Amino acid sequence: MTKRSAQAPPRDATPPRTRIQKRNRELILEAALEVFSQTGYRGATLDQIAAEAGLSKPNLLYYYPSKEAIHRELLHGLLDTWLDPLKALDHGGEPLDEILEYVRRKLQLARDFPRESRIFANEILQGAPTILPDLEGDLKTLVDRTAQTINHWVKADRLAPVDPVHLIFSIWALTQHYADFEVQVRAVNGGADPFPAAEQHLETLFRRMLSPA
Amino acid sequence: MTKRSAQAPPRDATPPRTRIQKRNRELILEAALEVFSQTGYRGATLDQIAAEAGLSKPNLLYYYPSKEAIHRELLHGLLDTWLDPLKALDHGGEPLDEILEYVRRKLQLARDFPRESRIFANEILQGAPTILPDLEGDLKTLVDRTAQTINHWVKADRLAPVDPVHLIFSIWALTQHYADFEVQVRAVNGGADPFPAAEQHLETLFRRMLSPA
DNA sequence: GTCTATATCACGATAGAC
DNA sequence: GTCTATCGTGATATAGAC
Repeated sequence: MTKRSAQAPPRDATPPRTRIQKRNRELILEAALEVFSQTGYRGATLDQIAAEAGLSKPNLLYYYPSKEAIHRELLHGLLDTWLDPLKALDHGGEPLDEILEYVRRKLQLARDFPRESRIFANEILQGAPTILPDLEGDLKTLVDRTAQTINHWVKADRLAPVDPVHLIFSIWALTQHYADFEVQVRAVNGGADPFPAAEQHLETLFRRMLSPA
Repeated sequence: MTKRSAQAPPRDATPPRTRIQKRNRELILEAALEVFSQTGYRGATLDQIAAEAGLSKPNLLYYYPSKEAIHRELLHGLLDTWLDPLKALDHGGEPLDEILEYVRRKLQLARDFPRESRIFANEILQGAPTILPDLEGDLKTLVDRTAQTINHWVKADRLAPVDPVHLIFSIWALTQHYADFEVQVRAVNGGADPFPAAEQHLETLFRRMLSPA
């Protein structure tokens, strides 16, 4: 494979029909999540995924037509979960509370689903060959909508002046850092669990940054 | 290759003797930087690196004994450059200015050397198989020292109370995000250059967060 | 020092029996 | 649906001529 983006027929697997199919597809996706998140798309092998899923390699390829198909379905399934917290932001709520709650949810995701976070990080790092259209589409739409809300809050003096899009970038960066760079965080932290202090730290940070004058 | 960490003799290349050797080694490292940063360690091939360096593949392997040796030397060479801004922090300076200057330098690195940032991100994401010792050693030492200074600043009321280590994490996360997740940033940003606004945004953020009461 | 040619092997994917 | 066996490709690394 020279370029993942320049390929002929990106055909997904057919939808599951029986319960066994459903179960095995789930087993495969769970195994793929584990393996892809550790070594990235290129580093992962079908052998590893098959072993992790408790299936033989050909059997795995009976359920999904190719390695790329597994990866694609995994990413798209994850995208929703990943964007949910932003969708849950209540545009009619109390501004600072809404944002702090969003930060809290994102940090929880980083703590509870680090593998998901790392798969995304890997995908973006390589230039998002699979989900770039989703980033330019759904994600951009969602961010633009949220940015409008934040701008309204600022204009109504309910939030300190801030660039709304870069505020969202900041929330992503600060929370996902604890999942994606966990090894570094723990190395510097002496191996201790960083999340309790991180939660406190981020709440302080955003409070000071965003409390209206 | 199943595990990069479980290998027998990690022997580096011999030091360069002639000017030609020096020049070719530099060519190779520059090419490796380009290729590794795009597709990660596993995704990169010696063919690509050789082509990028303008050398034949066997010739490339005359200068470095293996793909891993190239990667290792590249990472270690980068580590210094990457930590310099933190070392440059003046413990006797004006606290807020010093930190803002550090943020500015890190953001400049993200803008001017995104390939270096992405190679690090890739390495950490995969569990830092090559540079974990450096993280637990030099990096931790440097962070601990800086944290002490920040704590002194806080105790002298020259800086708002803050968890010093998580402050450093925050600076890393917020600046490197613009290099490592550039594709996502640009997708959401409509393709525009995010750096001018980012610089303004981060200065505001850290000013509000850290200005003493 | 640099090249052509090639050994060797791992990986993705397929064939075909059951 | 699941397995064993295997094909074809592409990648790292080496041999050996020049």
